[in-house]
Amino acid sequence: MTLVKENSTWNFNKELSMQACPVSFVMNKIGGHWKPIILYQLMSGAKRYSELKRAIPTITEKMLIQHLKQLQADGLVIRTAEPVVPPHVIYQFSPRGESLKPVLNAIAAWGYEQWSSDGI
Amino acid sequence: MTLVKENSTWNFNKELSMQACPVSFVMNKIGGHWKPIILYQLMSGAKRYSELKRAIPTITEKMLIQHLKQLQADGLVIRTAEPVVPPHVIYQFSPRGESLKPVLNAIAAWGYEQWSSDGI
DNA sequence: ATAGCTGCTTACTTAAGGGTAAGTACTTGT
DNA sequence: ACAAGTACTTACCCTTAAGTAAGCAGCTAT
Repeated sequence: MTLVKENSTWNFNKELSMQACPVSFVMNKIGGHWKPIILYQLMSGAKRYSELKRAIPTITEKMLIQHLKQLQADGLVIRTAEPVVPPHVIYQFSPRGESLKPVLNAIAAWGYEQWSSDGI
Repeated sequence: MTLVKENSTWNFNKELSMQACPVSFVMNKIGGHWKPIILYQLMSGAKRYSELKRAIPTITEKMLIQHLKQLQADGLVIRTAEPVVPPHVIYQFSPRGESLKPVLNAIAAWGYEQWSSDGI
């Protein structure tokens, strides 16, 4: 995983923000370019790695696996691997991830509204 | 403002995502490192530039003004300047920004919940 | 007259995130 | 023997976001 300089100003600010602003805290878990897209896909149910890849054609394998791992580390998704060949791995929301669904739906609903009311 | 290469892969993907995923669309408006923090401050009412600066001690003026401008451009905040010396400029939610409040509250609520249930 | 307040702007540097492309392990189908 | 499928991993580079530091305009209080 990308290594991060422990004492960079940026890291310091990030920590501070996460402690001071609950919205920042959440953005750190579900924000960024790819996480919303992955989470959105998982909202319709468990998916295997290759399904996600196909569902999000523009994502690279590196990004997909990197963010899945992060979501796992944050306790939002669960990875289940069946020891068969070829491998069969599924990703799905954990209970904590499930509790995010209403939030994601609220976000998406606002997005749809704005989107239709002013074009892209 | 920062100029952006029109045809970069990243830009292309970003456009695609915003069209395909409503959550991404919203993240592009309110995500990133500083926007959530600024929006959170504005939720408690109109603030002048210097108040925001003091309320968010670790933000640089460059970041503050840059994101305020972006939020303005996205129609989420309104800037009002009184032509006095020293200048007096206030920033507040537009009606569209107001409509975001429930969403931000939902996000914050989830954040608080998670935060208390597993430490930072 | 000089420092201070306010709300910015600019030029430059660094750090983080993302993209490209290749490789790995292990088995089934041909 | 070799291609194909699955789920990754790795090394390297480029783009974008953020940080640093300085300056400006215009008035006011010392």
